Amino acid sequence: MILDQFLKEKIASLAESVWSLDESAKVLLKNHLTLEKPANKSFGDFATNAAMILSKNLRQNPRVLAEQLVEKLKEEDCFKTLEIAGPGFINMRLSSSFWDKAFAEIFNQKDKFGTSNIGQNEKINVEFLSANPTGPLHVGHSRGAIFGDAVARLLSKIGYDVTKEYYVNDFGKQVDVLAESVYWRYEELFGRHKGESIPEGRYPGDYVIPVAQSIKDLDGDQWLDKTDWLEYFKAKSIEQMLKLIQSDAAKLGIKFDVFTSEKSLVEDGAVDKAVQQMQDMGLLYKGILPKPKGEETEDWAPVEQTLFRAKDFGDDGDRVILRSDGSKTYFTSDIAYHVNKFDRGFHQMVDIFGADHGGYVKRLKAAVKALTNAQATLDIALCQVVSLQKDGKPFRMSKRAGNFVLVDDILDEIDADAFRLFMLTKSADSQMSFDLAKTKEQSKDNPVFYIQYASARTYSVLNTYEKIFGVMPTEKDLDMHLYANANETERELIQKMLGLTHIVEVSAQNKAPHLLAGYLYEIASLFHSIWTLGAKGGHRFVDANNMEQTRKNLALVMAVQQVLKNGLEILGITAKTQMSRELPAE
RNA sequence: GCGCCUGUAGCUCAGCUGGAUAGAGUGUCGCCCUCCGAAGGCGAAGGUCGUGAGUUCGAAUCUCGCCAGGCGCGCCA
Repeated sequence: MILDQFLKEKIASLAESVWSLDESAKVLLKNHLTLEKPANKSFGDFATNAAMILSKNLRQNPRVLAEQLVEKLKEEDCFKTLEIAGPGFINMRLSSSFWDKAFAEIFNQKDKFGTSNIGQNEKINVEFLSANPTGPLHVGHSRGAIFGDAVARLLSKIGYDVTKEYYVNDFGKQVDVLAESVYWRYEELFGRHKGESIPEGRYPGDYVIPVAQSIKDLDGDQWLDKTDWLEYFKAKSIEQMLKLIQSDAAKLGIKFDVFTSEKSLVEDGAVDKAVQQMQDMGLLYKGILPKPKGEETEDWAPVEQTLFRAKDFGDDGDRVILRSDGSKTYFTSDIAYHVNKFDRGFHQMVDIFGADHGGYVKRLKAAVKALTNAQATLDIALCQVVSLQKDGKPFRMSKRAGNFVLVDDILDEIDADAFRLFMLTKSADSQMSFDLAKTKEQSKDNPVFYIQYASARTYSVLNTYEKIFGVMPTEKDLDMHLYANANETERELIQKMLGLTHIVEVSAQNKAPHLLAGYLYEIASLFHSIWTLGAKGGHRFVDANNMEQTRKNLALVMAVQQVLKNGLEILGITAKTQMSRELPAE
């Protein structure tokens, strides 16, 4: 049973019967009915707007309608009090026994608590990260990577059959540059380029050197003074870069189900096939693009090319599919790639892009719509940039310059779980700044540890129990009928914990893991509050002289533990059972 | 010029897709450790929700116009 849903359905069905609603009113009710926690606790556990949204449709004063509905609701035994307030809100308080029953669900479902089946096991493809295989991951990649992974986890928790996918851009010019850089380093290993630094335009980073070394180890000097090394070096370099990226991703807790190579799509003819398909569907024509607005471009020339009618499908303009010389663009293979996903049975796709690719969104959506006859939906979420700072000063990243900060470097300083949580605490739409120095602090300035601390404290209670009684408490030692005697904060905590499923759904559907992160923070906060009561009024979780209360307290503690664990797990974070004992450096 | 994103407390950000008195953290100022971990808790102060209209019982939230910042507007990937 999902609490919110249960009550909402109950209210909706009673409303329908009491007012014998017509179809349009039912739709109105379905779309706008809310069940929410009132801002002011004294109003009750929940409030609904049912009477207000229907007042226009039924041509009746909302307060009168509310009275009629309340009469009907009174017949249900789950409500303790029902009141009409303000313009027509119905405030309700649920009976303690109903809360207890709902609370017990946490223990019935355990690790599954928080999941639902909105997705109905439908296949959905989440593509993210997809960094060019030309170097290790840096901070700039990490936000999208962590965000994408969290979105994928969220979707699977609400019942989708999720595939996490990485698109490997192993076909463009940048991998040529990579191979050239490796070759230069390879020559260097044989004593060439003495006193020179790597030429402008190549990748200067040190990560290139081990690749060159491995080729030297394997093949010796056989590629020196040759001309046909490019393809071989490319293949070797990409292979090793992908390994590097995968290992970096793994350190962030990210594992992909599928890697799809752009090169292989081209070589298998998938791209040609997609072009042919577009041709057959009448989506292409020969034409000349207008001169681009905005910045002056010098190399623009009015040449005739093969264009896709993207404008007919919601894009701002038509897009090049084949250049005047017949070669394909990056967009062309990306279209083929999305058709490929569709052919693999994904009718729902999610792409996670960096904000700098925002201009690409419309054309890709247009292409998917056109080529699948609107059978597939493509949802693209943008991640805003992380501006990196160090001690408050901006820190520029440039892959070409080689002075970027690697994920690896960061993980030397900060725990991967903490890094993930930090990235997920803020909305993907916000341009966040990431201060290395500050994140390193791990002091109370850093909110990341707050949730983990709450988790650790729940384990600490159980350890205390063990110290006193010699065994860890099990479910038999718990009393789940605690609502009636609970204090205000405890009731708030119980109510909030039961909202996990709802939050997970909302976070998943909005692709907003930060909502879940914020929720967990609130759970932690309430628990910390209760914890500290012990210092004031003698509130002890474990009290050998009051076993009746202890059994209730343990139920609460273990529920908190379960909720934090489940919630953190969705964000890809392991709940801590104990904090490290290192004190923060002064 | 056009498109997307953002603008909420001194600072960093939430605000559950229209609800009642707008919230946290941090910073400032007070309290609370003979105590299951004080990496914590309690309280005070701090707001014309960028701005002007509109939609309605009701707007930080939806619509439109301005203002400011970020990103993008090739046949690059």
